[in-house]
Amino acid sequence: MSSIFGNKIRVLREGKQIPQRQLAAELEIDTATYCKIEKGDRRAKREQVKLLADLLEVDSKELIRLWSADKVYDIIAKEEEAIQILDVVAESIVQYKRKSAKV
Amino acid sequence: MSSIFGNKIRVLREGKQIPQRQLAAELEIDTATYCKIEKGDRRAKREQVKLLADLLEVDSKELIRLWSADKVYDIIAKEEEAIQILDVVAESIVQYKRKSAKV
DNA sequence: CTATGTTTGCCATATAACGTCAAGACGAAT
DNA sequence: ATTCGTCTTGACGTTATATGGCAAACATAG
Repeated sequence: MSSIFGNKIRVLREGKQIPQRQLAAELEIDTATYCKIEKGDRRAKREQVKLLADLLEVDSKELIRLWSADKVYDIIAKEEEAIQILDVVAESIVQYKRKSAKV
Repeated sequence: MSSIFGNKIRVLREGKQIPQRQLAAELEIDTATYCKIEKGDRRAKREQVKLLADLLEVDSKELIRLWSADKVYDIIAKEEEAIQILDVVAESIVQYKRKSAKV
């Protein structure tokens, strides 16, 4: 039960020598909850991800990327054709963007 | 509110000239629910997808792929960096497979 | 042993997804 | 215009899942 996002913020936090307690306080959540987020058995809210990016001084886009990736991973990891699924998604996103571009 | 999966099964069903009512009966759900699945505002259960593949005589893997893709799409479509997220996921899946392969 | 930091299990609650019913809409046939 | 079969929609209660906090356990350093 680990997550890309959780591992990332843990590394960042440890690099900065900040205790979980402190970040938890900033996010206004219990340290237990924060701990679970790092361990990957709770998911941070989108807003909290942004906040964490600020606190840990990293690009929020990067964290959002990892955070989203975890969610996607949970869905497809159990499927045989995980990679092919990503292809389908990529294709439909491209198509969507084409439409938007035409406007 | 449309979905890749829903559109697909609708096309297949119409191709076979089967009424929703009939498929709904096979899936043991209300026609309203079935209708929503086709329209993409309810999600079929994994088991139902397999059943539908049988009934519509298509490869279940294909339907599972589309069905999963919808779920993934919902998560990342709203994100700016949708495609990059897929890259992160793909990477972590590859890594996972490497580990499995070593065993 | 104590203090600080981290982790876990459990529970109450909030949030989201589900399925059905009832009513409405649409089209074709009469 | 009415009827029939099919499809669609909204509202509602139900069920499933996710979330947050508490309290206690665990770990490590001093």
